[in-house]
Amino acid sequence: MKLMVIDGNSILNRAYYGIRPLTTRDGLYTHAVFGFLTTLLRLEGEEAPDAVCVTFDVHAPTFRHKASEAYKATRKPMPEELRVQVPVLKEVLDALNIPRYELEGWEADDLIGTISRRCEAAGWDCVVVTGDKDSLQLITGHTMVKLVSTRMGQTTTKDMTEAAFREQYGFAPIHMIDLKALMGDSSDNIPGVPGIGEKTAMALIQQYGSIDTLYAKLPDIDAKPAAIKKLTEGEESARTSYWLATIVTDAPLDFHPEDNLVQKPGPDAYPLFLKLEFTKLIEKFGLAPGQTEAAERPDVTVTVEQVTSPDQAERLLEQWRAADHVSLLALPDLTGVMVDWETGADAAGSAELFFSRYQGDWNALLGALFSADIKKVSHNVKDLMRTLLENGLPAEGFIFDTALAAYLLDATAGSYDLQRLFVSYYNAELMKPLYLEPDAFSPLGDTVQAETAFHCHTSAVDALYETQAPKLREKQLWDLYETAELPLCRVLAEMETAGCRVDKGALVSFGEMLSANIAEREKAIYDMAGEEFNINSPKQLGEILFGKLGLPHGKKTKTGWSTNADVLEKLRYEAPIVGAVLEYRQYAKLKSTYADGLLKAMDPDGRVRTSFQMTVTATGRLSSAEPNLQNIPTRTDLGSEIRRMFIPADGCVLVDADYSQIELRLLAHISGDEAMRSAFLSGGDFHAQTAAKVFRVDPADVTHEMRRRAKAVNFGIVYGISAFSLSQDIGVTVAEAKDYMDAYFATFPGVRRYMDDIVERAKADGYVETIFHRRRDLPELTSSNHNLRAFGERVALNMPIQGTAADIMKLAMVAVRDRLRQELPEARLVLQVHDELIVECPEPQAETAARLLREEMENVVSLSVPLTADAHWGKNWLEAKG
DNA sequence: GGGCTCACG
DNA sequence: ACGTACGTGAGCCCG
Repeated sequence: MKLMVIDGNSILNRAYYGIRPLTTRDGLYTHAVFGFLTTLLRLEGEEAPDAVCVTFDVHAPTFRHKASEAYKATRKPMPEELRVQVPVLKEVLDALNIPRYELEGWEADDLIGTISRRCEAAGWDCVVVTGDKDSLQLITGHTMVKLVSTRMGQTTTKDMTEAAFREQYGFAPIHMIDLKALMGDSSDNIPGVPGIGEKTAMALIQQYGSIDTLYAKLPDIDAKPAAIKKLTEGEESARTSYWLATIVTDAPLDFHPEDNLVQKPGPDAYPLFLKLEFTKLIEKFGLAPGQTEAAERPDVTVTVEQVTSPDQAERLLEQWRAADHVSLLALPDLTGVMVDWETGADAAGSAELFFSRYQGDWNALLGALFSADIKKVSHNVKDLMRTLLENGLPAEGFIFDTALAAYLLDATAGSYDLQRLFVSYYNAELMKPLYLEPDAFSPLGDTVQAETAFHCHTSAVDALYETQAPKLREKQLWDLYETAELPLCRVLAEMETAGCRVDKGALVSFGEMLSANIAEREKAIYDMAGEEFNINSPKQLGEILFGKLGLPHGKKTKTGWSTNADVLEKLRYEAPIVGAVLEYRQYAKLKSTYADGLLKAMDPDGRVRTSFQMTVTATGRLSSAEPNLQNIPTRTDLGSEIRRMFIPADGCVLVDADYSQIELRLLAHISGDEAMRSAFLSGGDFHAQTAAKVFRVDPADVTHEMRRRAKAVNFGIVYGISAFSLSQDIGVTVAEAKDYMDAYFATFPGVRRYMDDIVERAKADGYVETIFHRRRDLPELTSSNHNLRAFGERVALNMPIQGTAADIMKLAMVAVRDRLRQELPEARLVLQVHDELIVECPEPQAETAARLLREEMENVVSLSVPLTADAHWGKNWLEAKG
């Protein structure tokens, strides 16, 4: 039999420093616990122990503290973000039915020592898991130590058996104590012998075995006179250190190996993992819903009426029209819908509609259900609307989206699936509905489908609606919700459905041209390298450039030397291979991501349809995926050729309108800086004006380089710049960059004031918000980790600006869409790229559409500086950029 | 699946 | 002492 005992504090600590911080939507730090569990899984896999337990230190003085003055002054306190995770880990272990041990007055080491000896006494083997080398003294023929270390974010373990220890140290494990008695341990404040370091101590123990033998033979030992002197003077310290370093193996712990046999996780594990957002671990730990006791679950038992006849449907439709609202979920292919509603005080119902069972006109039923006269609450409304529109159905009457509401209430939660929202809002697991009338379902395929699809019951949607609506009002988010987010669902659904036409032939031949260039560069690179290798592998490329060819390397990454464009650009003239690699990369990127990528994403009708994600970004922006149409190249001539492949339908043009410097205008508005405001009020080239002021020259004398640098400072300010990063960006010294920033703040003192104020306010409030009250929580600001805190401060500066721009664009989109419908019904929005909107319309309407876009975009909000938009049109996206 | 690189605003 | 700009998504490599 084999027992694995884990040093809880040690492994948690290692996980904490090894993993990027991570919080749940409630701001609870969880990454150390996550790392601990990952390690646990791996070790269980490696060792397959029969029993597992975990020990913890107790926050109380131990017998060592009481006996030694020096020992009292040990260890710095745990960082706050780690400390809060200790109780979380304990809760998780309890839920997983993994026993844990702690004992006041004893350190985890002593408990581990005791446990290992009890195991041996019972004839068991013991595996000690820790990062602490102290434990090596416990190694015997039956006790092995797995030393865990975290280097560069990688957790590795080393199996220290008796043989492995002897090989590495050259003496028996128990003499680890003697070694520490001599060399001490600064992390534990074990003094050792002053002046004796690791090398001397090792040599002495290897030769004499123990400090007893060593001191018995003093002064006639084989060592330098100075060392002998130190040893003589330090004997008392050595003896004390020996005692401090000795792990107790008979602590008064109630422990029996057989009590720790591996058990199945308890019923609390699944909901707890959901709450902690450890979804990736749920399967690995073999957790599943339904392990919760029935009594503990919230009541989601409903009476389900299955709708089969048109008469029945008509009766229900009447009830739904009369209801305040219905809550609804639909299968992605619209073959089934579940509807929940309340008609009066008590009367409520739930109905499942299935295409396969409905004996009337299914499309007519859906048409009635999705008309404006039935007020609907749902989850991910935009996606449902897209499906409806694609099927030629109405998509009206949606009054609430629980996913969108959850996003507005916490934009950094990461995921908004119904199941998890339910857990985090109600701290209770959402069960699949219990059917009171089981006979209503015959065991057909669609019943199984229903159970899966409606696993998250519509009652959860309704519950969330009731909870979220008041919260939105409380946080002043209702207005944004009602005027921007919810109406935007329809706008985006229409845009996604419309898609954007792509010139297939042009894309194919562009791809062929790229292929030829790639092959050419590839051959040249192999020639210059003197061998073939995978140019796409940064590792192999680094080995060639910095190893074989001996080029000077720049910054390093976690895995090796960086080979990114910044680094290579500096080496361009060191060796011709570098330029070839840079060109290869450019062509390869265009080919794989854009030429091939867009062709793959093309629908049979020659259009690409992206999915605009509404609940992804922390700032309120949209994102675009599958394919991403918000990162189509524009910065290089070759790349922007891709934009030439985005074309309008026959007889149409693309009209492109973009906000001019919206973020800087918002900085001027929000900070109220007079100089910046007047620069925008006067019109003209803002970056050039900034350059004139910062470099104190006449506006006429601003050079191209001065303007470039001023522009970089302008952007940097919006991101919460540091002098170092600015210097990197514009290629000047840090001192020069600092001068620029000082001059900038002298020019725009209000901006400096804003930066100070917003950080201070964010620290007081724990969040920042846009002028429309979109909010981002900032738990990072209270971190004891300097880098994390600095990150929080930069976010505090940036989010109100980027977020307000996003709010404005969303409002503009709703306004543009409504006016287009009224005035230019043949025109339609097709793309949004953060500060840019693209409309497809019949050619003769181009000018009207451009004017409409500008008017709506510029007038959607009134600021203390003008908000301007430029609009152009053409026969492809590149031309339309003007 | 995470890391690197690179495309966009 | 330490690391170094905000927000995204996709393709590729590698363990």
